[in-house]
Amino acid sequence: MEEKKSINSIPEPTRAELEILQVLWEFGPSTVRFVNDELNKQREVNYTSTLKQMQIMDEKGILNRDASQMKHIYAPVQAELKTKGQLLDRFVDTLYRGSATNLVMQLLDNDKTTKEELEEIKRLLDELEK
Amino acid sequence: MEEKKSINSIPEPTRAELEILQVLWEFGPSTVRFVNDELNKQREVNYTSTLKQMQIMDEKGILNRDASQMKHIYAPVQAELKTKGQLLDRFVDTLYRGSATNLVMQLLDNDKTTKEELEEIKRLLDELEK
DNA sequence: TGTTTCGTACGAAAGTTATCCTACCTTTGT
DNA sequence: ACAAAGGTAGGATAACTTTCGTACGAAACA
Repeated sequence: MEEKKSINSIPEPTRAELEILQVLWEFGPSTVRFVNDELNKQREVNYTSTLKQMQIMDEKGILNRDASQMKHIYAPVQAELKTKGQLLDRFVDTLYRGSATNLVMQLLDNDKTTKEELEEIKRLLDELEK
Repeated sequence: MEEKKSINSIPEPTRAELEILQVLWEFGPSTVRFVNDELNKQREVNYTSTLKQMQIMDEKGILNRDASQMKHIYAPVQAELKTKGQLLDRFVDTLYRGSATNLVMQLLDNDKTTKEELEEIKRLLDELEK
């Protein structure tokens, strides 16, 4: 018997794990080689480092591995939106006492948020009203 | 000579460090005893654990220590808004490709965001228009 | 004055994260 | 058939995080 996944929910991905997930979400199920090549467009990582990471993520239940071929194919267990939603929840909880409003207020103060983005956000909210 | 703070910016607080910062932001400069008592309202932590954490945070330059009295008084080096702003920036960058709009869209989808909050957010944006 | 209480300092230890070396197997091409 | 290329497996290791035991000094008080 394999003891791998806690039925309910999988652990929060670490920083390095998130990098790998981003690649898989963007390009779909992939080999270690492919993921590693993508990562190396951003920073230097050894192939076996990426391999090890993805093996661990498989053990944790963050990834699924299809080992039927020689080149194993890895895929995220959870959809992008679900995982990011969980991370966002935790972020809002710990930093903004669970108040999305507080977070948005901070965004408005934020230098990096452009006027165009604010307009876009407002438009989104108007859409939602209907 | 003490080598303590990198001139430019202090390191990102870890999870446990953030808990301590929250207490200091809420109640102002405090003793280890006080912070530890607050933490123990949420979870059990040994006094010396909290002490050690805060000493480390002082070394990292996250906290300032006033050791003029016997009971040292610790205070955050950075204001709450600045630190949280930095964390928010990083969050938006890594999860939403730097787009605040994308983050808000996710918030809208989020079960935990109430209708009342959405209204409040919209009102905020209207205010800002002027 | 001595003992109990409350504080800091120091360092050990366990757990987690991240990286990469080495070994070995499978496929491919000569 | 065999060498080269490319794959996985399985530690080893270093850095960081987190927690706490022990030692010891200062203060309060019986």
